Amino acid sequence: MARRGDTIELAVLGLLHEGPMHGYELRKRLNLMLGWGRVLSYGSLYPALKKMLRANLITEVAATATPTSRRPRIVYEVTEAGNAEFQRLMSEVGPTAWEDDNFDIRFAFFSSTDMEIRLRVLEGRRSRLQERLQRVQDELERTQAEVNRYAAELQRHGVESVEREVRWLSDLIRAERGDVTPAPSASPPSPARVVGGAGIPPTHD
Amino acid sequence: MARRGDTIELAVLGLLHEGPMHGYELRKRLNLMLGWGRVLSYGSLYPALKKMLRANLITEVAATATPTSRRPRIVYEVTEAGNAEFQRLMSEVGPTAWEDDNFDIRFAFFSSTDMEIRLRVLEGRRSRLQERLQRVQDELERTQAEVNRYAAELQRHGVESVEREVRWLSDLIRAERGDVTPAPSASPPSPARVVGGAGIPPTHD
DNA sequence: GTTAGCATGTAAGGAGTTACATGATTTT
DNA sequence: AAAATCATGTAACTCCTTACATGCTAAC
Repeated sequence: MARRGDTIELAVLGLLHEGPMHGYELRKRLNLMLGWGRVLSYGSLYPALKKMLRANLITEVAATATPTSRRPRIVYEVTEAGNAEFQRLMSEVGPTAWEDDNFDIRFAFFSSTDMEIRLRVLEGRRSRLQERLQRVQDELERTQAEVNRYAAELQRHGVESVEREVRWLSDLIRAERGDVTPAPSASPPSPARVVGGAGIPPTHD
Repeated sequence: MARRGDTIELAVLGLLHEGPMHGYELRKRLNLMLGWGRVLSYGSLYPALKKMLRANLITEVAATATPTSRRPRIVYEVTEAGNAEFQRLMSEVGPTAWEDDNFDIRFAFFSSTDMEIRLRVLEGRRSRLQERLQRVQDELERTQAEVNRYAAELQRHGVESVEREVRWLSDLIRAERGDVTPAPSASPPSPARVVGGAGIPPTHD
């Protein structure tokens, strides 16, 4: 089962899945990817890499020798076992998949999964958020008595944000469902809808 | 200095500031207040309360005896020292005040602080978010090469969310300056902005 | 030549979760 | 009578951050 701490592991496997990399770069990419919350420190990345080495999920490879410099940097690569583990973790649908942090990571690597899984994760995430919303709104109705202005404003803003998130997920789900058949002709962006990258055709990379 | 773990302490002091309460209820209110992220467990709340008791920030008081039931529940109350500490923590402007978690707590208890502090915290928070935005966008321009669709969509959504947050803060700051009660984005088209000669000199952003 | 950033690590410790343990009270 | 939920706690454990330690390389 995917415990909480497997987040780094999944992230590392996912990034290395796109090509070999050394620790320092790994950390930068990770922080860019999840940089909205806490920042990953070396103190957790390097030990995690060591652990993954021991578990045989990744291996060290010779650093690409740039003509001029041969600085000691350790480049990592996923093993076959590592790829299998990555697939396994990505295929896990269940609570752990749609918790805040885990969801982001999974989403970022969606290209490496089946649409079926994607849909299940997106829908799970949406349900989770809707539950929260419901719970908070129930609670507010019962307890609304003595909340101060600022606390109330914080609540309001929170609810609004989550509702936004739900809409985002709904758009993505619709996009996944609608793009089942690959359209050969580049579809001209028909609606003026803001969905941004709405399309997201299922690219198998 | 306010270390990370003072978050619970501040929250407890803030809630008790509004009236005595027992642990169980404290936890519920806290989770409702910050319930968007992690949920506070008894395993951290009760030890925190004990610690605060020892530090003399709170005291036990006799449970309000509901006619029918006299269930053993321990009601806490802030001491004078506790209130002093609360004021001290709330007045602390600085990085710790505008980190994600700390900001929310502080904001929720804004009613208990001066407008000057409020403005400083709001502006600090906004700067922080803008820095992040800048950093990410710089990074994206340099590294934009090989990001996959989903990772890109996640980025886009993240940026949009933070931009929203910045607008929210700007509205709040404007409201504080104009001495308007905070009801920013949700408010119907307000007739005219109150353009008072606000006492606070417009701190340049 | 010196500052800034690249690059890798370790040790100690903090903060909070999980799981365990217990029992009273209200609701169905 | 059972189930839910109120109510309080403790112990072990996990994950991660902070701070320390080291040295290379690019740019100014």
